Amino acid sequence: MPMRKDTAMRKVVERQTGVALWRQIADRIRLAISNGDYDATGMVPPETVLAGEFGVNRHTVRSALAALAEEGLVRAVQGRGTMIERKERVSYPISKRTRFSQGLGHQVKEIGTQLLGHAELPATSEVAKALGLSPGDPVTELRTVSSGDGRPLSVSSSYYPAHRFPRMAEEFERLHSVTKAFAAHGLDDYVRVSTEIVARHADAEELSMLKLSPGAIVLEAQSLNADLDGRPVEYSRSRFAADRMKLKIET
Amino acid sequence: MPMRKDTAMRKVVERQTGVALWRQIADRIRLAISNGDYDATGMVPPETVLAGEFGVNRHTVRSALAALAEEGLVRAVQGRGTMIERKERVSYPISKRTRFSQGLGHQVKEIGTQLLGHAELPATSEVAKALGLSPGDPVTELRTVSSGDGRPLSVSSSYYPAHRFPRMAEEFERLHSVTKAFAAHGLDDYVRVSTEIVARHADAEELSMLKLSPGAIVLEAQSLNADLDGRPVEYSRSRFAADRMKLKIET
DNA sequence: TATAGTTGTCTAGATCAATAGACATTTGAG
DNA sequence: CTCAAATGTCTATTGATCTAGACAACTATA
Repeated sequence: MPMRKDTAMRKVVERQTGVALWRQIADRIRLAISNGDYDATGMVPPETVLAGEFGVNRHTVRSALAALAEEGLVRAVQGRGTMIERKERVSYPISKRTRFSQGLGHQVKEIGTQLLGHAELPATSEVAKALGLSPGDPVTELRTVSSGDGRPLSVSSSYYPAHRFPRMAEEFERLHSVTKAFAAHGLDDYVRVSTEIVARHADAEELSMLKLSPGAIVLEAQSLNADLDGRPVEYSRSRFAADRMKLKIET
Repeated sequence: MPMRKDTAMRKVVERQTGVALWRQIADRIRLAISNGDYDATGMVPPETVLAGEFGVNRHTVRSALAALAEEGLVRAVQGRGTMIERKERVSYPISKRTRFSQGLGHQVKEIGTQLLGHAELPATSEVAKALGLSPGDPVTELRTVSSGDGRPLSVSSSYYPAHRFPRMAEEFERLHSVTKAFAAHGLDDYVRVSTEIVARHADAEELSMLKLSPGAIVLEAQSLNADLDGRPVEYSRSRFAADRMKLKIET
């Protein structure tokens, strides 16, 4: 029983949409890798096969694979084929007691959180609304980048009421932990109240901080933490490199 | 005090990345609209101004605006300018008791859930693992599209253990509600156990079902619901059009 | 050690994306 | 009514992307 291999198996890419074919194909192959479609061999199919599946020239497939090699996802070896170097997404848990480093601990060896900068500034209307302050009230902003195994995973801007937590920046710099910096101000426990998640294309700053290429996606989580009396203590906007992370919600 | 308007204000777009400039610009303007940056006038800045900000030719900006007009986001009027027609994202709540239509009720006037098809099939390893079955055990699959105010918001594939809920497809078709279809099988209550969220580029099927253009983003939520004894009753993969939705997590 | 199968490199041409400039058409304000 | 400001349309040109084909270089295996 012969099987139609041409049109029936063809993976569709669309033309004239502002996204180059090689980039569409790179996105599809990246997805296939992360889905485990090529786990049997640990290799991407040969360029000629991919070109046939997508209905494009082999050179177009080569451009796509070159982009994935640039990302460190695959490595081409002349004569052998193109091997998969990396496939997993790191899972980031979101629950009542989300603490960044805890949840990731067993998934990546090296976790680094780097403080990019801090400032004391008047709350914007967005931040004031979230923290239950009046616009213009002073808040401390911490800007951080977190990475796992050397790759940046997220950039965050976090805001704290400056009146209640006057030494937030110094304590964080000293202790390298938000939880410990809260403890230094006499706050021993806090819980996550709500999280809103949107996905969008990365802007220029995110592209550079997360080492992404244009067209890449970020998952933005806007989260609010409060003390056990329900008073907001932290509002943060974290942006995750979507191709490296998933968010796991635990209820 | 003069202010440098050229380089200081320039919004960066990157070239030769496989994403056409007009599409990068369309994405940035869409984001600015949803952020409310243009709320003061209700209009997008003039084409010549945008061209200056992005450092591109006016025709390139026109291509971007044409794409946004195609999406129904803006409408250009000769002689006046380009008006914003629509800006909001619909918020989709995720909590212990997420029910699709309830949470959206006050945000969109018309909610429609359309059954695309159903089938009884052997569980794949992914579905079996989630539902606590053995691979190959029979499951009922329901494939649906949901829309709000005429625009598609999500496509879902949901899986139910066929032994326990033998008439799932018929009951859903009759009652137009998963909750009621469960009730018809004697299950009165169920809760969400976990949700995993990833963001990625839409594949060809999603582009067509959600009426998106290539390069668009979907938020995929893989969720598991269980009865009050903790036995899994539903596993579903919902894919949301990311530019129309946000997910709100309530703990 | 051949040989099939794979990636690497080069050339040439066709199609799409972006720039540049000129001018028409419509709207709203003075 | 006139004019400035905005979008609409057209032509021409350049640079990026995609196709096509040929062949080189390398790897594993029979």
